Amino acid sequence: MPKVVCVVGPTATGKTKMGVAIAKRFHGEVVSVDSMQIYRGMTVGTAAPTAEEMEGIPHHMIAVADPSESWSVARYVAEADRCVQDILARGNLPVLVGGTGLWLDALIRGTAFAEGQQGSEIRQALQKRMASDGAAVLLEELRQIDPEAAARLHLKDEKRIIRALEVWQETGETITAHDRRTQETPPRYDAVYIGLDFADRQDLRDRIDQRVDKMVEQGLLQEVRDLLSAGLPADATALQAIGYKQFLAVVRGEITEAEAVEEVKLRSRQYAKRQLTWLRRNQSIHWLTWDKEPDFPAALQKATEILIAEGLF
RNA sequence: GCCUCUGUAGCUCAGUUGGUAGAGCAGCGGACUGAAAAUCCGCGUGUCGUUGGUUCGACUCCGACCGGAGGCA
Repeated sequence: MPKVVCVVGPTATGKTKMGVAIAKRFHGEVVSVDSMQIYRGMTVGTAAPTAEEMEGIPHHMIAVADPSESWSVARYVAEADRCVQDILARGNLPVLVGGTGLWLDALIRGTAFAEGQQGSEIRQALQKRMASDGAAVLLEELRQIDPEAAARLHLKDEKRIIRALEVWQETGETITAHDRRTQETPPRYDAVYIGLDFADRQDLRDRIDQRVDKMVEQGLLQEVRDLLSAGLPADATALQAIGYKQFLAVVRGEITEAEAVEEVKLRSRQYAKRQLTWLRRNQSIHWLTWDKEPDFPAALQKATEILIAEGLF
């Protein structure tokens, strides 16, 4: 099983920098695992690496999608896996860097997702029924075909109720059976995880605040304006990104810029918390924790030792 | 200086005729298999400004004091 390195952690902990440093040291190429950095024209608000920050290391899966098309995990895994395969074929080390937990896990495991498309007839029909008949009816319907899924889904979790019914209608297999089957297939890659985090949650929060202020200075508002003037529909997935969503409201005159900044900081730290929840269940992450001020050289030294101990060179 | 209003969770506030308190937001924890920076679930964290008094019992009633807002001088 090919070895890959994964640099994970909540937002604003220095994953980008660490990824580049590891790639330099181990002859690697970076594959971004970020559900928003895939879209073009969203550099500032997603803190996507600039050319200088890349330091000559090839980066993949950044700015590869048009913001008006909405990508999904499945689409990402398909495209990103091709990148990983190419890197391996070149004899280089894939360094997967990013904060989108589901996408990373799916890429490592090679998850085969069941059929289903955003905007498909089946999904749209289900969404309509959700609106007209209500979640209780659909959940009961799901109970008839897949009692296990119905039992674990909450009545309010409409998105997943729809998806479960969709998988059944698309494939004739229940989502429970599908998930079980895919879980049994062995992972595609042997991943070595380096995790970055602050020892004190407050320090992470401060770092996030600083970063948001910086994004605003660097022109987040203008970036949103550019996206809109390029004809991006306001309901695009890309505009669900933290920062973009709030500054869209500023452009529309619904909130002030100061309000937007506070909201972006709030959403960002809540996002960071969810990222940590996701990562916590992965017991094989080698965590490097920052004190108030990150000591990057020391962390890189440690990361290097860990990776060598894991058999990389 | 006088008058009125006000002080309850980190914040904004609710609290019925006295029986030691609860919402929203924040925060914390969790879930997550084609929207995942999305979506969803769970948890109240409190010398009820302080201090006397009335009462079996006070966040609730009375006094004084302290802080805040407004009004009259």
